[in-house]
Amino acid sequence: MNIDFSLRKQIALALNESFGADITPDSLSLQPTRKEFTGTYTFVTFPFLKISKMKPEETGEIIGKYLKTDLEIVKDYNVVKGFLNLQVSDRAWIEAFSSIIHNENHGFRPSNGRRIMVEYSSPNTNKPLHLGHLRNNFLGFTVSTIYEALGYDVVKAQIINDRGIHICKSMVAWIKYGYGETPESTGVKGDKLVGKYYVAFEKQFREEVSALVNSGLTMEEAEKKAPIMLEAIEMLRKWEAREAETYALWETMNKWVYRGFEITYDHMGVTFDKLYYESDTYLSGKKIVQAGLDKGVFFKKEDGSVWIDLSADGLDEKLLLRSDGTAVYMTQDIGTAIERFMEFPDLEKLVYTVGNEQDYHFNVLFLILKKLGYSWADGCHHLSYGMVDLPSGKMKSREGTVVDADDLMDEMEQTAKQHTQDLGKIEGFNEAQAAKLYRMVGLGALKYFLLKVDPRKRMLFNPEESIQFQGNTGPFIQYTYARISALLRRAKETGIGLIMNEEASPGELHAHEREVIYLLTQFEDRINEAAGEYSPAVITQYIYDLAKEYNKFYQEVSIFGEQDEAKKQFRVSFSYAVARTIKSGMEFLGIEVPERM
RNA sequence: GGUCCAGUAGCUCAACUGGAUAGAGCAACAGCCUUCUAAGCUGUAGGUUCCAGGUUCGAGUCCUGGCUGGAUCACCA
Repeated sequence: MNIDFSLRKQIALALNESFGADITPDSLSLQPTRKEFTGTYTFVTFPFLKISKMKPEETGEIIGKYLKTDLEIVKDYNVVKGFLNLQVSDRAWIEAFSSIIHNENHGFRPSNGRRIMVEYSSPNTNKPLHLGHLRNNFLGFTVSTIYEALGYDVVKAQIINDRGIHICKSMVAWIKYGYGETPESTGVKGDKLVGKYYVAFEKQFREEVSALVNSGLTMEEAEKKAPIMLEAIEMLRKWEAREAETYALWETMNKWVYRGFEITYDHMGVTFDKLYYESDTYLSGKKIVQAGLDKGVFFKKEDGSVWIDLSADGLDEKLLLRSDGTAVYMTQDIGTAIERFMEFPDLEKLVYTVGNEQDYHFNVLFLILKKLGYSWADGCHHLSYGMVDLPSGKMKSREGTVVDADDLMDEMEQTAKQHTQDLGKIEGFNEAQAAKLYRMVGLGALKYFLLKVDPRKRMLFNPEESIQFQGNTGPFIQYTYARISALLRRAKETGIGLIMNEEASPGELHAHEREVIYLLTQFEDRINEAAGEYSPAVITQYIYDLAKEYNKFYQEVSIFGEQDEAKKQFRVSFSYAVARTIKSGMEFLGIEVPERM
């Protein structure tokens, strides 16, 4: 039974019968009643005064009376100005709860046979992953699991930026200063080792540039003429010519990086179904240029370069092929998008999880695809997210202010360990169990912290203040789950089942119980909302509200002290439903929940 | 300069897509552990929602114009 829908259906009937309107339930919406008023659902009558031709109070009164008389689930109503507040009967709440508790898959829909692809992570291979990548990965992964919960077949993908000048820089520096170092010989994680040489390159490069500037060159000239940069450019040329030695080194160093990344991804708990490598795809899209020219969508300039004019759409001219015939980033993205839709013809959406610094790029990309006549272009979506800033501003690798992903995850676990030990919470845990808990809590805090903010907004991370464990945090939710788990263990010991009988009648509900059931009935709507907005923050907010409300109940209402067996049974069952929902929601976020903490 | 995004309590964030007196957490202060885990709960204090207009029964939310911060506009990726 869907209370929300039943109410809207009846309201539509009331409007139609009382005022001769022609309104469908779907066009109506209910909102939660503000807590200073009595009721759960509120219907705003202001928009319907034109139809009723009455005062707001009278209109609300008529609808309210209609509902109360004809609908069992409406216990009572009250009207304040244009707001009709509806109270739902406990019987209806219990029925609604019953259908939730008996649905093992509450929140998960069966497969719908539809397919989407979500691309995320997509790192460069010249340096380790950092805090920004964490936000990217957690966002992309979470959006994927949310769509999976809705029944979609989700292809989790990343395109690894394994070629280009950046990796050549690391290669040049490794040759010059590496003395044959390898991850094995140094014990350094592969991505860290390669990153070290990238930094070495930049250092040498800066020194050369400033020397050249001192000798009279402009900055621009100096950056082009610095000897080490010339070496990197030469390296790239050799790579493109597939010169054997260069290619072998490139493969070796990338392999180091991948092994390092694997460890990091594994720690993060994110996975991929499909890996694309830029070295395989960087030439794709060149073919499409001719097609675009034939269609008259693109045009060629005298020097042979190919462009598209988007000024009519409020954008600029955009280059698609250089005069020397080589492709640019945009060309490549056009090509790979087309290839993906060829690979998966039933793909309904293609979601790119990429920072908002590339908003313009994706506007242009999608627009070009549309102009080229691909109807699926409408299914492309840029999941654009804001940067993670430090109190000092942007993270700068050159200034050494980058927050490393591995380090941060380790620190979070250390902090979790500290907190747990301070609180003396691990009685009876063996070492492995304790380690597992620290990891759950530390990572949970980190993931929750990064996901609770609306993706579009930039967010601040203050390493000094470190991530909280109280209040609106991952550990708070985990803690709520652990407490309920303790209750459920006790219930099992005393022989109380977790799932109450259909006919069970706990009698009058506590206000907190009603509120929690209301939230439980909202779960699927919120999942839909999160998917539609590509916003895991909708889920974090929901679970937080649920946990918070449950904790109020926990504080005020005794379960095992309850004499009435039906009530006791209901409360156990009710707690179980909350735990299950918390667990599901956290699962979307990639956060595990502990049975004890 | 053009375009896009953001601006809400001291700090970090919400506000169900235009609804009631803008809510949480952190930090501060005051309470609650002999009773299911105090990583919890309750209370106090904290606001000209950047500014100025407009639209309407109603605006943090929509429109216009400013201000501030960020991004972007390369034959870079």
